[in-house]
Amino acid sequence: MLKPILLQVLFDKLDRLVDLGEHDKAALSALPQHHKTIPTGGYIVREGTKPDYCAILLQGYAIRQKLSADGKRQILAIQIAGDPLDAQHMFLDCADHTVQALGEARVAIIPRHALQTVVMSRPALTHAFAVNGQVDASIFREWLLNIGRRDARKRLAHLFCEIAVRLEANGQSTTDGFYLPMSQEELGDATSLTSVHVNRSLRILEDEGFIARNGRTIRFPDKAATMKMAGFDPRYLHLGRQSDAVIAESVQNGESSRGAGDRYGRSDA
Amino acid sequence: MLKPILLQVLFDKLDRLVDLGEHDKAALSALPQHHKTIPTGGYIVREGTKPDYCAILLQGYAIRQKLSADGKRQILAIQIAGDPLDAQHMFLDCADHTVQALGEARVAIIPRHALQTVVMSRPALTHAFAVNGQVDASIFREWLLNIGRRDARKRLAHLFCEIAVRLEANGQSTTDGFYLPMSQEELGDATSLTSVHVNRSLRILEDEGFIARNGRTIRFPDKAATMKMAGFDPRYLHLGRQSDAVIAESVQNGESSRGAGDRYGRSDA
DNA sequence: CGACACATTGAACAGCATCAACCCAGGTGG
DNA sequence: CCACCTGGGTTGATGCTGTTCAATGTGTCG
Repeated sequence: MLKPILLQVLFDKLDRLVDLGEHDKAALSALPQHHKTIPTGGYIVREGTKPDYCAILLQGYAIRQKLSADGKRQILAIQIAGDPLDAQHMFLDCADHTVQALGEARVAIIPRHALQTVVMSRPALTHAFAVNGQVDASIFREWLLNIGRRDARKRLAHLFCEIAVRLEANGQSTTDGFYLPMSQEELGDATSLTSVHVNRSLRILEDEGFIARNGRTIRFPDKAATMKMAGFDPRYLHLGRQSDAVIAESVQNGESSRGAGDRYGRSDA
Repeated sequence: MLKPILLQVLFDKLDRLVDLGEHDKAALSALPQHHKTIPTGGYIVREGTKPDYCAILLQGYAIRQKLSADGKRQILAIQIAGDPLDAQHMFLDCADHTVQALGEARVAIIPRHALQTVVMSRPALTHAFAVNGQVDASIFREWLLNIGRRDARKRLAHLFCEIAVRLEANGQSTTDGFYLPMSQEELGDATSLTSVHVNRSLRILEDEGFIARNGRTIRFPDKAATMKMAGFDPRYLHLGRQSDAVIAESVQNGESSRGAGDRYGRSDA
């Protein structure tokens, strides 16, 4: 299998985050790689192992997940085309969660050590992967808020908003809705709900006009309204380019605050 | 204020994760820094801002938190001495969550740009901060599982286990229990429960002999039993030293799996 | 002492889970 | 070509876990 420029979708994503030079892209493209199709449900990373390769999602979707001791599944994140699926293994010795294809997916497989060498030897790439990792962490944080503090209806709506916005940001345009190959049970595992309650909540969202469904394709009749209802604020996705060298401007001075009113700052609007 | 070797607690932590040389520590120590005491509840990072400094927690505790649109708070993480509190701002332009002192805390304040320059110019430091960031992300993932899939009793027990183990790992020994300056409402915000239910669940844990309380000091009469009950498996903390250059050994081959039985791998025991 | 923050307890309630049908579309095999 | 099977989606009835509201207890501090 030759090496097509099919990491393009990764470049698109990284380029959006930082200013990547042609040499950096060339260095990535020059890495040994092969592309592979993973069937629905196929494993890409298994918890407890240390893969010697890194996978980049080229097409389709993948999920991160963990199981509790009594076998209940929690989906931790949904990855879309362009997302590195196990960049974390450049830094961690053991996978702490599992990654599986959602629907049929296409991935690029790159030897971990080779990728690590290139990424760590090129400042722009080091930076790009660091930013990517921090954005992932920010998404985990928002999911904690979503699952911990929003009701079923808002949780689902928020999830849909996130995916729609991330797809758009990557230029995987979704003017007329987007296809999301998740069963209602999987939606439940992503939102900590049962499939039964997902079903009912989806119906309510639909009846209220916040979403429209056609099979597993989701559309927003009024996207702004849905975002508002779900408390979705895209800031946590850090979509813009993250400036590298920044001039300091704010000043730290000893704030101290407690008491009822302003105990903590505001979050999403 | 002179520059004491008081980043020692940070070195202890990073040293545990990667092999840090004396020059690396010296470079960090040489950074301009000042130390500061933050009162209970004082802000260290505010959501929506871009601080020009990075704070390292030297003593005490801090929490990360977000608020939902309707004002409900979710605590995202608990930070202990040695933890960088906003290393993420080396890579992100805008704070997506807030960090506050839990009890009185002591922090080292380092200009962000200076820290960034040193960290990015020294491979061992680059690696150390990358590992640290990935471990933080792993903890967020486990919290998603905790909040999403465990009942109140296990959630609280799991939280206590995590803090105990992390304190121990950093040599902040806790042979006889540990002090955790969180109100029951704060415990509720960390576990997505109400303070009332936290109160009742704590009593149950105590009656069952899984924990012992003395004010805000927690002890485990039988730590192994508590860990087992909570489904706590410390792997997600990635406590050991994360090897830098690793020889590849496992081989990726096209696994495909679906169907009822083995749809996904196991998580915590 | 009085104020205040927090812990504790009780009673009523609600959101979501559980259990159990039933339906529907698509694929398979006789 | 149809009978059957299977994996979802849908719906109803019922109940539990955790919430809400509210009152009372308790330790600390000015």
